[in-house]
Amino acid sequence: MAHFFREKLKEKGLKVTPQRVAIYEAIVNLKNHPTAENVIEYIKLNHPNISVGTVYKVLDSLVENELLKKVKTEKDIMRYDAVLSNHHHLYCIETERIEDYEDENLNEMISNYFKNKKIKNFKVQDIKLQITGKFNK
Amino acid sequence: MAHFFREKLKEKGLKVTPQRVAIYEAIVNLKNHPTAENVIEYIKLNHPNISVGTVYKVLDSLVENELLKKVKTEKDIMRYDAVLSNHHHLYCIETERIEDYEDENLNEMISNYFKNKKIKNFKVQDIKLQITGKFNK
DNA sequence: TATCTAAAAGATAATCATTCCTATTTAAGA
DNA sequence: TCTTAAATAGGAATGATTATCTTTTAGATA
Repeated sequence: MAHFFREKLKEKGLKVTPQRVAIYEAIVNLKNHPTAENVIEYIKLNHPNISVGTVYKVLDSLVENELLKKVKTEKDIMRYDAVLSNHHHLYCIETERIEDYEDENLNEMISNYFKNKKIKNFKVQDIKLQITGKFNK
Repeated sequence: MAHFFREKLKEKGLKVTPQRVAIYEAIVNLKNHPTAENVIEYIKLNHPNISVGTVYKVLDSLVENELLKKVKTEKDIMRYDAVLSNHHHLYCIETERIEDYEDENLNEMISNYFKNKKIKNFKVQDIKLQITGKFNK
Protein backbone atom coordinates (compact mmCIF):
# COMPACT_ATOMS: atom_id res chain seq x y z
CA MET A 1 0.00 0.00 0.00
CA ALA A 2 2.67 2.44 1.02
CA HIS A 3 4.73 1.06 -1.83
CA PHE A 4 1.98 1.65 -4.33
CA PHE A 5 1.75 5.19 -3.08
CA ARG A 6 5.47 5.83 -3.35
CA GLU A 7 5.49 4.58 -6.90
CA LYS A 8 2.55 6.78 -7.79
CA LEU A 9 4.28 9.83 -6.37
CA LYS A 10 7.36 9.11 -8.44
CA GLU A 11 5.29 8.61 -11.56
CA LYS A 12 3.84 12.04 -11.06
CA GLY A 13 7.23 13.58 -10.39
CA LEU A 14 6.40 14.33 -6.78
CA LYS A 15 8.94 13.83 -4.04
CA VAL A 16 8.35 11.02 -1.60
CA THR A 17 8.26 12.79 1.75
CA PRO A 18 7.40 11.35 5.16
CA GLN A 19 4.60 13.91 5.40
CA ARG A 20 2.95 12.73 2.21
CA VAL A 21 3.22 9.10 3.21
CA ALA A 22 1.81 9.79 6.67
CA ILE A 23 -1.10 11.77 5.30
CA TYR A 24 -1.92 9.14 2.73
CA GLU A 25 -1.79 6.44 5.37
CA ALA A 26 -4.06 8.49 7.59
CA ILE A 27 -6.72 8.58 4.87
CA VAL A 28 -6.44 4.87 4.27
CA ASN A 29 -6.52 4.00 7.96
CA LEU A 30 -9.23 6.41 8.97
CA LYS A 31 -11.76 4.85 6.62
CA ASN A 32 -15.11 6.59 6.28
CA HIS A 33 -13.79 9.35 4.08
CA PRO A 34 -12.15 11.68 6.59
CA THR A 35 -12.16 15.45 6.50
CA ALA A 36 -8.97 17.49 6.50
CA GLU A 37 -9.50 17.99 10.20
CA ASN A 38 -9.85 14.26 10.84
CA VAL A 39 -6.53 13.79 9.11
CA ILE A 40 -4.85 16.56 11.08
CA GLU A 41 -6.05 15.08 14.34
CA TYR A 42 -4.95 11.59 13.40
CA ILE A 43 -1.58 12.74 12.12
CA LYS A 44 -0.86 14.58 15.37
CA LEU A 45 -0.77 11.30 17.28
CA ASN A 46 2.27 9.88 15.55
CA HIS A 47 3.65 12.89 13.74
CA PRO A 48 3.09 15.85 16.04
CA ASN A 49 5.45 18.02 14.03
CA ILE A 50 3.64 17.90 10.71
CA SER A 51 2.06 21.28 10.28
CA VAL A 52 -1.56 21.98 9.51
CA GLY A 53 -0.75 23.94 6.39
CA THR A 54 1.18 20.98 5.06
CA VAL A 55 -1.80 18.69 5.47
CA TYR A 56 -3.97 21.01 3.39
CA LYS A 57 -1.30 21.45 0.77
CA VAL A 58 -0.62 17.73 0.52
CA LEU A 59 -4.32 16.90 0.27
CA ASP A 60 -4.72 19.41 -2.52
CA SER A 61 -1.75 18.19 -4.46
CA LEU A 62 -2.74 14.55 -4.06
CA VAL A 63 -6.21 15.29 -5.38
CA GLU A 64 -4.74 17.27 -8.22
CA ASN A 65 -2.45 14.39 -9.08
CA GLU A 66 -5.23 11.86 -8.77
CA LEU A 67 -3.86 9.99 -5.81
CA LEU A 68 -6.91 10.90 -3.77
CA LYS A 69 -10.45 11.88 -4.58
CA LYS A 70 -12.70 14.44 -3.06
CA VAL A 71 -16.12 13.31 -1.96
CA LYS A 72 -19.02 15.69 -2.26
CA THR A 73 -21.15 16.04 0.85
CA GLU A 74 -24.29 17.86 1.88
CA LYS A 75 -22.27 19.83 4.35
CA ASP A 76 -19.73 22.33 3.19
CA ILE A 77 -16.81 20.25 4.38
CA MET A 78 -14.67 18.29 1.97
CA ARG A 79 -13.95 14.67 2.62
CA TYR A 80 -11.30 12.49 1.03
CA ASP A 81 -11.19 9.02 -0.44
CA ALA A 82 -8.16 6.87 -1.20
CA VAL A 83 -10.14 4.42 -3.35
CA LEU A 84 -9.48 5.40 -6.92
CA SER A 85 -11.48 2.78 -8.79
CA ASN A 86 -14.76 3.91 -10.27
CA HIS A 87 -17.33 3.68 -7.51
CA HIS A 88 -20.37 5.33 -6.01
CA HIS A 89 -21.18 6.42 -2.49
CA LEU A 90 -23.78 5.51 0.09
CA TYR A 91 -24.68 8.47 2.29
CA CYS A 92 -26.39 7.85 5.61
CA ILE A 93 -29.10 10.38 6.35
CA GLU A 94 -28.77 9.83 10.09
CA THR A 95 -25.05 9.80 10.61
CA GLU A 96 -22.07 11.24 8.78
CA ARG A 97 -21.20 7.80 7.47
CA ILE A 98 -20.24 7.49 3.82
CA GLU A 99 -19.41 4.14 2.27
CA ASP A 100 -18.05 3.14 -1.07
CA TYR A 101 -20.38 1.22 -3.34
CA GLU A 102 -19.04 -0.71 -6.28
CA ASP A 103 -21.42 -2.29 -8.75
CA GLU A 104 -20.24 -3.30 -12.19
CA ASN A 105 -23.70 -4.22 -13.45
CA LEU A 106 -25.02 -0.85 -12.47
CA ASN A 107 -22.15 0.92 -14.19
CA GLU A 108 -22.78 -1.05 -17.33
CA MET A 109 -26.50 -0.40 -17.32
CA ILE A 110 -26.02 3.33 -16.94
CA SER A 111 -23.27 3.51 -19.48
CA ASN A 112 -25.47 1.65 -21.97
CA TYR A 113 -28.33 3.99 -21.26
CA PHE A 114 -26.24 7.01 -22.10
CA LYS A 115 -24.85 5.39 -25.22
CA ASN A 116 -28.30 5.66 -26.72
CA LYS A 117 -29.83 8.55 -24.89
CA LYS A 118 -27.62 11.54 -25.58
CA ILE A 119 -27.89 14.66 -23.46
CA LYS A 120 -28.34 17.73 -25.60
CA ASN A 121 -25.27 19.97 -25.73
CA PHE A 122 -23.42 17.88 -23.21
CA LYS A 123 -20.69 15.28 -23.52
CA VAL A 124 -20.79 12.87 -20.60
CA GLN A 125 -17.46 11.95 -19.13
CA ASP A 126 -18.26 10.40 -15.80
CA ILE A 127 -21.33 9.47 -13.79
CA LYS A 128 -21.43 9.07 -10.06
CA LEU A 129 -24.37 8.04 -7.94
CA GLN A 130 -25.11 9.57 -4.58
CA ILE A 131 -27.21 6.96 -2.91
CA THR A 132 -28.85 8.37 0.17
CA GLY A 133 -30.53 6.24 2.79
CA LYS A 134 -30.08 4.43 6.04
CA PHE A 135 -27.69 1.76 7.23
CA ASN A 136 -29.27 -1.07 9.18
CA LYS A 137 -28.22 -1.20 12.77
CA MET B 1 -43.80 31.89 -8.60
CA ALA B 2 -43.66 34.34 -5.74
CA HIS B 3 -47.16 33.20 -4.89
CA PHE B 4 -46.15 29.56 -4.74
CA PHE B 5 -43.33 30.53 -2.42
CA ARG B 6 -45.56 32.54 -0.11
CA GLU B 7 -47.95 29.65 0.19
CA LYS B 8 -45.12 27.26 0.94
CA LEU B 9 -43.82 29.52 3.68
CA LYS B 10 -47.25 29.65 5.28
CA GLU B 11 -47.60 25.89 5.08
CA LYS B 12 -44.40 25.54 7.01
CA GLY B 13 -45.45 28.13 9.56
CA LEU B 14 -42.79 30.57 8.45
CA LYS B 15 -43.48 34.26 8.21
CA VAL B 16 -43.62 35.80 4.76
CA THR B 17 -40.98 38.50 4.93
CA PRO B 18 -39.69 40.73 2.13
CA GLN B 19 -36.21 39.36 2.82
CA ARG B 20 -37.27 35.77 2.27
CA VAL B 21 -39.11 36.63 -0.90
CA ALA B 22 -36.17 38.63 -2.23
CA ILE B 23 -33.69 35.86 -1.47
CA TYR B 24 -35.88 33.22 -3.04
CA GLU B 25 -36.33 35.35 -6.15
CA ALA B 26 -32.60 35.87 -6.32
CA ILE B 27 -32.04 32.11 -6.47
CA VAL B 28 -34.67 31.69 -9.13
CA ASN B 29 -33.42 34.60 -11.22
CA LEU B 30 -29.74 33.87 -10.88
CA LYS B 31 -30.09 30.44 -12.43
CA ASN B 32 -26.99 28.24 -12.45
CA HIS B 33 -27.25 27.35 -8.79
CA PRO B 34 -25.80 30.41 -7.07
CA THR B 35 -23.63 30.43 -3.99
CA ALA B 36 -24.56 32.37 -0.87
CA GLU B 37 -22.21 35.07 -2.08
CA ASN B 38 -23.87 35.27 -5.49
CA VAL B 39 -27.15 35.80 -3.71
CA ILE B 40 -25.73 38.47 -1.41
CA GLU B 41 -24.30 40.35 -4.36
CA TYR B 42 -27.52 40.13 -6.35
CA ILE B 43 -29.68 41.12 -3.41
CA LYS B 44 -27.58 44.22 -2.79
CA LEU B 45 -28.70 45.72 -6.10
CA ASN B 46 -32.36 46.06 -5.22
CA HIS B 47 -32.33 45.51 -1.47
CA PRO B 48 -29.16 47.13 -0.21
CA ASN B 49 -30.35 46.97 3.38
CA ILE B 50 -30.75 43.22 3.69
CA SER B 51 -27.89 42.06 5.86
CA VAL B 52 -25.45 39.31 5.03
CA GLY B 53 -26.31 37.35 8.15
CA THR B 54 -29.92 37.31 7.12
CA VAL B 55 -29.09 35.81 3.76
CA TYR B 56 -27.25 32.93 5.41
CA LYS B 57 -30.00 32.42 7.95
CA VAL B 58 -32.73 32.47 5.32
CA LEU B 59 -30.87 30.07 3.05
CA ASP B 60 -30.42 27.65 5.93
CA SER B 61 -34.02 27.80 7.00
CA LEU B 62 -35.31 27.42 3.45
CA VAL B 63 -33.16 24.34 2.93
CA GLU B 64 -34.28 22.96 6.26
CA ASN B 65 -37.90 23.51 5.31
CA GLU B 66 -37.40 22.06 1.86
CA LEU B 67 -38.05 25.20 -0.11
CA LEU B 68 -34.56 25.09 -1.53
CA LYS B 69 -31.99 22.39 -2.08
CA LYS B 70 -28.28 22.38 -1.62
CA VAL B 71 -26.14 21.25 -4.49
CA LYS B 72 -22.90 19.41 -3.88
CA THR B 73 -19.85 20.77 -5.67
CA GLU B 74 -16.23 19.78 -6.05
CA LYS B 75 -15.24 22.96 -4.36
CA ASP B 76 -16.12 23.43 -0.74
CA ILE B 77 -18.70 26.06 -1.50
CA MET B 78 -22.39 25.29 -1.23
CA ARG B 79 -24.71 26.23 -4.03
CA TYR B 80 -28.47 26.47 -4.01
CA ASP B 81 -31.26 25.25 -6.24
CA ALA B 82 -34.89 26.35 -6.31
CA VAL B 83 -35.99 23.37 -8.42
CA LEU B 84 -37.55 20.90 -6.01
CA SER B 85 -38.64 18.15 -8.38
CA ASN B 86 -36.50 15.05 -8.45
CA HIS B 87 -33.63 15.77 -10.79
CA HIS B 88 -29.96 15.21 -11.40
CA HIS B 89 -27.13 17.58 -12.16
CA LEU B 90 -24.74 18.12 -15.04
CA TYR B 91 -21.39 19.43 -13.89
CA CYS B 92 -19.09 21.08 -16.38
CA ILE B 93 -15.45 20.12 -15.88
CA GLU B 94 -14.25 23.32 -17.52
CA THR B 95 -16.48 25.95 -16.03
CA GLU B 96 -18.45 26.28 -12.83
CA ARG B 97 -21.66 25.66 -14.71
CA ILE B 98 -24.19 23.28 -13.17
CA GLU B 99 -27.43 22.42 -14.94
CA ASP B 100 -30.46 20.50 -13.90
CA TYR B 101 -31.13 17.27 -15.70
CA GLU B 102 -34.54 15.65 -15.57
CA ASP B 103 -35.06 12.23 -17.07
CA GLU B 104 -38.04 10.13 -16.08
CA ASN B 105 -36.92 7.06 -17.99
CA LEU B 106 -33.59 7.11 -16.25
CA ASN B 107 -35.23 7.46 -12.86
CA GLU B 108 -37.45 4.52 -13.61
CA MET B 109 -34.63 2.34 -14.83
CA ILE B 110 -32.56 3.00 -11.75
CA SER B 111 -35.44 2.57 -9.38
CA ASN B 112 -36.26 -0.77 -11.03
CA TYR B 113 -32.68 -1.87 -10.74
CA PHE B 114 -32.66 -1.26 -7.02
CA LYS B 115 -35.99 -2.98 -6.57
CA ASN B 116 -34.27 -6.23 -7.42
CA LYS B 117 -30.69 -5.60 -6.46
CA LYS B 118 -30.70 -4.81 -2.77
CA ILE B 119 -27.70 -3.20 -1.14
CA LYS B 120 -26.57 -5.13 1.90
CA ASN B 121 -27.33 -3.39 5.19
CA PHE B 122 -28.60 -0.30 3.46
CA LYS B 123 -32.07 1.01 2.76
CA VAL B 124 -32.06 3.27 -0.26
CA GLN B 125 -34.13 6.40 0.00
CA ASP B 126 -32.96 8.58 -2.83
CA ILE B 127 -30.56 8.37 -5.74
CA LYS B 128 -28.99 11.35 -7.44
CA LEU B 129 -26.66 11.31 -10.40
CA GLN B 130 -23.71 13.64 -10.69
CA ILE B 131 -23.03 13.71 -14.39
CA THR B 132 -19.68 15.26 -15.14
CA GLY B 133 -18.62 16.32 -18.60
CA LYS B 134 -18.45 19.17 -21.03
CA PHE B 135 -21.04 21.48 -22.49
CA ASN B 136 -20.75 22.08 -26.23
CA LYS B 137 -19.84 25.59 -27.17
C1' DT C 1 -57.68 49.18 13.24
C1' DA C 2 -54.68 49.03 17.25
C1' DT C 3 -52.25 46.00 20.23
C1' DC C 4 -49.31 42.26 21.26
C1' DT C 5 -45.66 38.86 20.89
C1' DA C 6 -42.80 35.50 19.05
C1' DA C 7 -40.21 35.33 15.07
C1' DA C 8 -37.21 37.54 12.07
C1' DA C 9 -33.87 40.91 10.71
C1' DG C 10 -29.93 44.12 11.37
C1' DA C 11 -25.37 45.17 12.85
C1' DT C 12 -21.33 43.75 14.21
C1' DA C 13 -18.20 40.85 16.69
C1' DA C 14 -16.36 36.21 16.92
C1' DT C 15 -15.07 31.89 14.95
C1' DC C 16 -12.59 28.75 12.48
C1' DA C 17 -11.29 26.25 8.47
C1' DT C 18 -8.29 27.33 4.88
C1' DT C 19 -4.77 29.99 2.56
C1' DC C 20 -0.75 32.74 2.39
C1' DC C 21 3.99 34.05 3.40
C1' DT C 22 8.73 33.33 4.11
C1' DA C 23 12.64 31.27 6.23
C1' DT C 24 14.36 26.71 6.71
C1' DT C 25 14.82 21.99 5.55
C1' DT C 26 15.15 18.08 2.58
C1' DA C 27 14.63 14.64 -1.34
C1' DA C 28 16.97 13.08 -4.91
C1' DG C 29 19.77 13.79 -9.05
C1' DA C 30 24.61 14.97 -10.47
C1' DT D 1 28.97 14.55 -0.96
C1' DC D 2 27.14 18.60 -3.12
C1' DT D 3 23.54 21.20 -5.17
C1' DT D 4 19.11 22.96 -5.91
C1' DA D 5 14.39 23.04 -6.65
C1' DA D 6 10.71 21.36 -4.14
C1' DA D 7 8.57 20.77 0.15
C1' DT D 8 7.72 21.88 4.99
C1' DA D 9 7.10 24.53 9.40
C1' DG D 10 5.24 28.02 11.76
C1' DG D 11 2.60 31.64 12.21
C1' DA D 12 -0.02 35.44 10.43
C1' DA D 13 -3.86 36.70 7.37
C1' DT D 14 -8.07 35.84 5.12
C1' DG D 15 -12.74 35.31 4.40
C1' DA D 16 -16.84 32.79 4.53
C1' DT D 17 -19.98 31.57 8.01
C1' DT D 18 -21.92 31.79 12.67
C1' DA D 19 -23.17 33.91 16.99
C1' DT D 20 -24.86 37.53 19.82
C1' DC D 21 -27.69 40.97 21.12
C1' DT D 22 -30.86 44.71 20.00
C1' DT D 23 -34.48 46.40 17.18
C1' DT D 24 -38.10 45.64 14.01
C1' DT D 25 -42.03 43.36 12.09
C1' DA D 26 -45.49 39.75 10.44
C1' DG D 27 -49.46 38.16 11.62
C1' DA D 28 -52.66 36.65 15.24
C1' DT D 29 -56.15 38.57 18.35
C1' DA D 30 -59.39 41.64 20.35
